[in-house]
Amino acid sequence: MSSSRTARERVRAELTREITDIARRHLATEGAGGLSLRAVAREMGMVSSAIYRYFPSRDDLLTALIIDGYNAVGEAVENADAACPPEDHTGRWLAVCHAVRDWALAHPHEYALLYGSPVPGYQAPQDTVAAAVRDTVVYGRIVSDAYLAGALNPPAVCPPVPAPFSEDAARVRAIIPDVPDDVIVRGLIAWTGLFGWLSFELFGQFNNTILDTGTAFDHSMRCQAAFLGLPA
Amino acid sequence: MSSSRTARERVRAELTREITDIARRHLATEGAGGLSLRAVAREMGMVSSAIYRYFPSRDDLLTALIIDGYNAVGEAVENADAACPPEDHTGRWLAVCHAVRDWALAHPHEYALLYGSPVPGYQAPQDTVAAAVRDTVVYGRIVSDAYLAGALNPPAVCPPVPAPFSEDAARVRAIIPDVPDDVIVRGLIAWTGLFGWLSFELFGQFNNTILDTGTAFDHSMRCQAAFLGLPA
DNA sequence: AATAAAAGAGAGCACTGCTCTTGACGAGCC
DNA sequence: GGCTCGTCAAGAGCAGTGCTCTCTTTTATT
Repeated sequence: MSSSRTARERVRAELTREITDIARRHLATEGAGGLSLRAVAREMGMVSSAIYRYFPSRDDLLTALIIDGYNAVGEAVENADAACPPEDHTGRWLAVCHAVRDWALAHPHEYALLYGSPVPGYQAPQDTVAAAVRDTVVYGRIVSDAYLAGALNPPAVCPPVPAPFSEDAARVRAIIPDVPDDVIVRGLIAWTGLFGWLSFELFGQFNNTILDTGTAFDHSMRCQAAFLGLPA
Repeated sequence: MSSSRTARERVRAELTREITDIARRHLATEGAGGLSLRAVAREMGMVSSAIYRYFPSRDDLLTALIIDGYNAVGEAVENADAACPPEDHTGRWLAVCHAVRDWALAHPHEYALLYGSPVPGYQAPQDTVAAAVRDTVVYGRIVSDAYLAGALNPPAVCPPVPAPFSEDAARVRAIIPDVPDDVIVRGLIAWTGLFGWLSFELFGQFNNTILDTGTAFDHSMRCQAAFLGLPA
């Protein structure tokens, strides 16, 4: 019978989940550096060495948390996008911007784990980059949809795209298909601008200068939309 | 005679400097999390407890490194700005962008310490924020100079600045004086875009998609300049 | 029921930041 | 010149960490 084996595997999956849950809670209060396997084990009523049956190292636990985090923000972004009328490209862009900001404000330490400085000595395995692009394809699809619908009218202020960029642009088209190089550049700028803002806001770089961050963020993202060529 | 006392203080200053130098080297190789007081003491041929005569805690050492780092990037930016003709505002903007990028690429771990996730449990003292704005005033002066010279012709695509932003804008004017609210918004966007790009590049968020980062960065910053209204 | 696989328990290693106490050295005062 | 006092290095020690062993217990399969 394989049901007995399934029973064992079920309790294993259960415990694995419990470990990541506790770890995520510790992460939320202490930050990535303060995440301690022993503390997690203690809270589970386990001895520390037993944790290693489930996660061979601290980095593997972090990897699991990172993948979960990318999926969480990806799901939030997907939901926000899906809640908008598909042809309202500007609304979709603003919705996903606010979705990722809301998630980041609700999970600042997880945001730092995903988008902040890489934890020292930790090399992100390939599994994480697959999850990392989940939100990116949503941004890309919005831009792509708008372009294909003829709804993109960017201001003609940028200098011509330099020739050597075309190779990179071709790779980006795997995520934002069917758009010309100059649109890709604007997409990159909006993308880095979005996360640049969030990192500054969450990491305290505004230094009590921007207090009404909600207003400023919303307006900045509207400007980014205008720069992308999305209609007001 | 106070020269004897000065002698004592001189060797103290010397040792303090040696500690920060070694710590900075460790930081460059191991990252902020791997910075160990004991390792620094070992390399100095000192016993670990002696370090605490000079830095009462690990956080105080980090604070010293952070302040040094902000000053280093501030100085690099100042020099790059000063090397340009004052009326070439676009050239000055591009120069400071490349200066901060060059510094970041040369000191990635220090960059992470300054602009990445805050180290857990570490609260930046007020001394650091004073040093942190050193580069910011340079960006601000470039925008301000260009505006006052009438050289700023931003594309009219942004929606009107929302009224609640005016309070924050007034605070920002302490750094970028004499500019209207909409210019401040564009300055903020360019500023967050610059560091958003650098963080993505240094923290590996581009995931081997953008390989010729130098070309892409330069062009992005030219687009930011155009969005700011700086002449091509 | 016997056997093989999986999981928990415990001790231990090398490391960390940090504190406390002890002993030595040197500068200032009488 | 001798004495005192503040500064400094050294050492031991505490509580904590990640991680690796070995040993025992539990569970599932044959």
